[in-house]
Amino acid sequence: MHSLEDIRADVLASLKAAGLKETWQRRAIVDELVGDESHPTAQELYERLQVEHPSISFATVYNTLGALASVGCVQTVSLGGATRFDPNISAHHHAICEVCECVLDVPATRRERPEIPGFEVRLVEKVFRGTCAACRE
Amino acid sequence: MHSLEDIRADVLASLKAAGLKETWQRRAIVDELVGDESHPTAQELYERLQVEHPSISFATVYNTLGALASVGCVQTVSLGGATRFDPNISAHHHAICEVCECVLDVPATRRERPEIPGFEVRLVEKVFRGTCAACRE
DNA sequence: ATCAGTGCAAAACCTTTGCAATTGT
DNA sequence: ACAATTGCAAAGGTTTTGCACTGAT
Repeated sequence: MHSLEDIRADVLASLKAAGLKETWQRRAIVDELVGDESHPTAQELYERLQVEHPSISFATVYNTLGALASVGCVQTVSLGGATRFDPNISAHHHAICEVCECVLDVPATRRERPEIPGFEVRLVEKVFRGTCAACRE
Repeated sequence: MHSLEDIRADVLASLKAAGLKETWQRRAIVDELVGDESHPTAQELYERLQVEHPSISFATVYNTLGALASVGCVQTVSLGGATRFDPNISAHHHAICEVCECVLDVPATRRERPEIPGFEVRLVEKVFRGTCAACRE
């Protein structure tokens, strides 16, 4: 059982463990992202942060998200258009609605290790394209 | 058994069937893409075409690829970075090497219809991220 | 004190569009 | 002739970088 506070603390600890400094900007970014299921882009996150922290620059948001991703605290999601960031790092996949572009998490079920001769698979991503419940009326 | 000429003819016929005109630019683009397994971006295709057809504009390449995709003659592949185009329209997935960024086709095996409550799945895409044979040395 | 991080601004890259001239039908 | 397509050029969006200054350690 991990509360959001636990996750937040874990993320900040991971940053520290990687030799990255803890700044109030990074705390704010982590706070904004942890527990967020909307799969925001860097731009969206930046705009949301502007409300409470108008002095944070886009570059800081962008770079911090990259740092979080490289440390493994967030997943990046490339579905066309801008990269989205996902604080859910459990094994899961994504469904994207072709109407409203919303992104849903899809729990991973069976584990797959398909045979691709010579290719060493590190990660399998699945993208389900279709129409979300709301857009089906 | 489809030869490249057959495929080329099919693609041009599909364009015509969709009410799109057959121009020498489109023929050249189709010729360049059919049978290509390298998953080029619009820019890459444009540069390749420059050699034989220096007067083709990037916009024409870009728009034609979009037209081919909307007619269903090519698949678009979003793996981060620029959109790639794949003339292979059979059901298959992709493996991308995290070292050299090459993209390989992976045949689809079983059919999956995971349950996502309320979500109507049209298409499942899988991306295998890892290291290709050449990059493993 | 040191050195990574920040903010700013600009560059680079990718995608898309408007429009006048051209071309397929 | 008509309408779609082209080439150009520019705009819009996304990602990345350089650099002087700030701030965490």
